[in-house]
Amino acid sequence: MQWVPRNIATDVAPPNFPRDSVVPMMPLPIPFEKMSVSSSHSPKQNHLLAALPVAEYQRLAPHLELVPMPLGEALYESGGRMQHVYFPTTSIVSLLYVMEDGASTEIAVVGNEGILGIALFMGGETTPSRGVVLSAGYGYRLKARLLKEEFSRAGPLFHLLLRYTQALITQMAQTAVCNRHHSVEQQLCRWLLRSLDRLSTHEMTMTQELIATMLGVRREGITEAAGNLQRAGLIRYSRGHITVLDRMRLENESCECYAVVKKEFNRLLSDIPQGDPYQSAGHAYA
Amino acid sequence: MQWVPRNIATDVAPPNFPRDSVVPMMPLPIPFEKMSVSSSHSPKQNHLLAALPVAEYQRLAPHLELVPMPLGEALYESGGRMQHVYFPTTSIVSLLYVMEDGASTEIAVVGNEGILGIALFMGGETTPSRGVVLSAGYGYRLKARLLKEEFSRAGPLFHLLLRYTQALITQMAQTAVCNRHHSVEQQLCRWLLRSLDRLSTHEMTMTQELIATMLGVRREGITEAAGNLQRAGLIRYSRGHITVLDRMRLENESCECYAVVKKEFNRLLSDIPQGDPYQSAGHAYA
DNA sequence: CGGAGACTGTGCGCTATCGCACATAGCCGG
DNA sequence: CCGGCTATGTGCGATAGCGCACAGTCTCCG
Repeated sequence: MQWVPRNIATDVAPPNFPRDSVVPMMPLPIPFEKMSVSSSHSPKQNHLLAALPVAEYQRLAPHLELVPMPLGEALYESGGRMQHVYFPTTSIVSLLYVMEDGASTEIAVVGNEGILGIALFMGGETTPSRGVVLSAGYGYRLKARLLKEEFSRAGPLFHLLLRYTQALITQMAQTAVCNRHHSVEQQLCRWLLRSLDRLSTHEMTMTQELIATMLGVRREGITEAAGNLQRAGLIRYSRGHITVLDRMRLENESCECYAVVKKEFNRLLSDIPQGDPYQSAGHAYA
Repeated sequence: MQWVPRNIATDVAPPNFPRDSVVPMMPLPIPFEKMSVSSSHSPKQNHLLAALPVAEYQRLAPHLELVPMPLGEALYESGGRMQHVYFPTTSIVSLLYVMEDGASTEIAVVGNEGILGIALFMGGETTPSRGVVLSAGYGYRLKARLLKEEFSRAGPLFHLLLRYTQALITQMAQTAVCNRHHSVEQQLCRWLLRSLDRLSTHEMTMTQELIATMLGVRREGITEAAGNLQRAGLIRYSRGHITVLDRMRLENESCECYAVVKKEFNRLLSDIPQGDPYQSAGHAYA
């Protein structure tokens, strides 16, 4: 059974991929209305926006539109033209490739450290992947035209976006490596850590089925791997809620891929003022 | 046994990766002196350079330096600072990621359709991968400073490079997908086709050992897959020489990944004058 | 508060790939 | 033309992950 996103974004141009008609819709596991809403929002919760100098930020700020991003929403479809770029703040978005036969693989993940819609400023306009909300939350969006304008000024945002893109490339490359060489359990660790880095809590709301889709493996494979981690006391989970208990050991169990990508993100985006887009590692929770 | 590049490029900054000391050197299967040398060279054999308008081309041309690229040469090391970017003309270069334990995976491939050294203009300066010559030939190099200058003019080269980068991203993403879901034989087909597209002949010089390293699988796995293809009459091979006999059937045996990437390259780089960076598909050789 | 559906657990045979060991065969240099 | 090395072929047990089937169990909605 494929896990497939809702497509409620009016933002999305009509997808011209036949595979879309093949896959069934899935109801939202968590209704949007029940999402926890933090009292205040600010574009600065996104690290790219926060890293902008005052002038640039103020130029963009009036046009940033706060949007809720419910679990499963497709921000864009494979080959679909985007009208906006998205800067997640409390949400996490997965770049998912879905094959002709319905099998899928996550290519990369974007949270509050990044931006969705690189293709707009890279010049291709579209990409052959889907952007699906993996963890419900909020983000800000900006009209494509405005982003391109700001990008073409070749100012701070320009440089920031290029560097971010390079970091994203590293993430994708490492995904390829990881898919080739590492066990499901190692990959699960990497995946959990990567998600954790983009959340403010140690708990996340995602079913094993969902994780399996993202990693492109069987659901049962996740059940087994997650079971091992739980028995070992690294995580606790129950019906779609995963709590990381011992981050340090999780990092030890993970393959090198996590650390490589993390290091590269830090290197490339270290000029981001409020610091590291990632929590410092090695902190264990009892 | 790992296949590992020679590192004769004076271009490469001292690598700081311990793994480098672990892996043994391999003698060049084909001595550089014996490489077939086509009578004339021109930077325009590289599609990116050829796509430049006259003004830009003439600005760069005096600084383009023809360099031989022998099999196994490392144009850059993981984390190493590059002094040049490379525009392959008759060579093919592999972006290879080598893990701590020595296992490796090819992330992407660059031939006469592209450029090596994206990190220079993306702003990161380095990347955690190696650039290794996969198929001996020639290319032109350009000093990093000059490329950056031209890039910062935000002219045609700028746009071309960004689009090319997006195409490269697609290639990497598809590599991740392919590594997850497709059989060694399918991947071999994809790999052969991709190499073929970057050569002017139907024959290539690469051992099964080499291919195995690139795909990140066992050498025996390639032996078996290649044996199947040979028995089926799709290819012929012997001691490091592979001839593609029936391209069309090879495309049929390949997974969708090849076509997806090819299509995306065409879409993104179709403004390249001398046409398609790829041969038209579906042509069978008896 | 009870049923439906979503989520998780488990078992079993199957296949692709791995890791290793060793046999053969083509090529090259002396 | 004869070693020696490189490239390729092959066999075999081990294993990770797949596909399928089905059994619990928790939650939420009516």
